[in-house]
Amino acid sequence: MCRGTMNKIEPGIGISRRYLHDEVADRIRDLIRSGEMEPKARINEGELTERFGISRTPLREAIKILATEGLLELLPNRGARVASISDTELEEMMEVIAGLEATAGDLACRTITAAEVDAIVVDHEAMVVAWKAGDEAGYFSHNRRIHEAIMAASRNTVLANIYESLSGRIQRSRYSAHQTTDQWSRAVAEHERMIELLRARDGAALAVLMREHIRGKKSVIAANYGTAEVA
Amino acid sequence: MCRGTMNKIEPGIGISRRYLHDEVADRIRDLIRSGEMEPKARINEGELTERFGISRTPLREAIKILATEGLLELLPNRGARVASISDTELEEMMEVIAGLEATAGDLACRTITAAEVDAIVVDHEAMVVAWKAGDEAGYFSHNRRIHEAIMAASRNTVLANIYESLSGRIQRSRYSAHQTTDQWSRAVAEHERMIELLRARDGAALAVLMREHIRGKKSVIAANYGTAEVA
DNA sequence: CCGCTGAATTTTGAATACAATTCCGGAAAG
DNA sequence: CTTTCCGGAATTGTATTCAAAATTCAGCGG
Repeated sequence: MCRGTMNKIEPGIGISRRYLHDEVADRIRDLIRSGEMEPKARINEGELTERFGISRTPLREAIKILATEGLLELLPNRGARVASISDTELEEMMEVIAGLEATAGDLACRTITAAEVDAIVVDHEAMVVAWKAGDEAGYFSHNRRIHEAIMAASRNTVLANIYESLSGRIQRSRYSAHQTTDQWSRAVAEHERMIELLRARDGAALAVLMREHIRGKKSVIAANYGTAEVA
Repeated sequence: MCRGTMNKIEPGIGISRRYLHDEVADRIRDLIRSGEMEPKARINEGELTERFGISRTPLREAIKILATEGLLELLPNRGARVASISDTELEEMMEVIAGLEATAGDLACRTITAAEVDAIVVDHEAMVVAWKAGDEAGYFSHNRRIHEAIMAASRNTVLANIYESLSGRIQRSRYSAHQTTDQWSRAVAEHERMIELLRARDGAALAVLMREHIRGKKSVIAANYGTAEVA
């Protein structure tokens, strides 16, 4: 059998995987994000244990973890399947994400540095350029970086973790990613106002703006979350 | 109320067949909340399996779930222990909770009914009475009900679940629960303003107020969460 | 007295074994 | 032809076993 337990601490190579179930959970996350396992797909333990070359114990632990994260759902005596997100649940998640980003904006105003604001400005301008060039991937990439920069500037790891977990639950290919010129010009204007408010350190106003900003481009952001994982 | 990972029962089937690991997770949650297992306390698998009369497999699955929720932390090759919350992490959690409540307030303005607002008014008045009578438990109970009512009025289960999970991570007996008269009168005034804004359906303003309201009584709320579990 | 060493014991991580439920296919009845 | 009911196979839930790491503690030397 493939009993060769290999996961010793390998010097120089990334993070030493302490638990088999963590590694398995990561791999299943990738399978879901890459689309190889689609929503509603049943998890077959035998298939995955053979694929990963492990026993059922760590696999089942990984399943429990992913179910707690909301990526899988458990069916009593019938195993688990990839969680599917209903339209209403997606709406709810987007509202929560909007709230988390609003909170991040509010907090970021407390301690963000001028250099960080400048970096956001750079990304914003690059985003505009990408849009004008029709470079959709570049547009989303820079847009994403802006929002991540604000999240990072909040200096709140609890917030960032919840945000990342929620973002990760949004599957890819759920919404098409195109936005109208109206949506785009509004988004750009809002970004510019965000930068102003960051400079002015007006957390309360920024929070309100962020919430509205996310609401204004729900579908676009949903698509962005879905595809950004690959990059 | 012990809420575990809620596995939905298929419609039509009357008997809810629970998972052993869910039951175990609930019991460990209770042990932590009741204070029987204090932060930093190590989890001894042999001890708990004997106590619960089960094998190590479901126990270990429960441990993974609780670790994912943030209630336990895993120590490689050394098992798990009850997670302890540092001061900075508690600060971070309270900011996130403030943001979640702000979001709830914003959303509640969309669909809250007059009857729900009236119920909040009733609780608010009872809360004032309890305070004047020196009934601290009653005060916290009604205060809590008000915030839960707003959360429920948000009609957002994703939001409510995250809120509940975060609240649940705040241990008891971490802060003393007394607040000064100044804090109290301010809280009452804020509650009254909250009711006004709910009636006016002014979500944006309510969000700002909620965030400030929670910030203004961080320690009190932390204590409230900690003790409310018993009731 | 102290700390160090190393073997015995305990405890954890992972694999395997066993038990119970569900799934699936075919035969029989309507 | 459809439905229902059985029985075996497959899959899941739980217990047990095996292996590796950590902990304990007696013996040793400084």
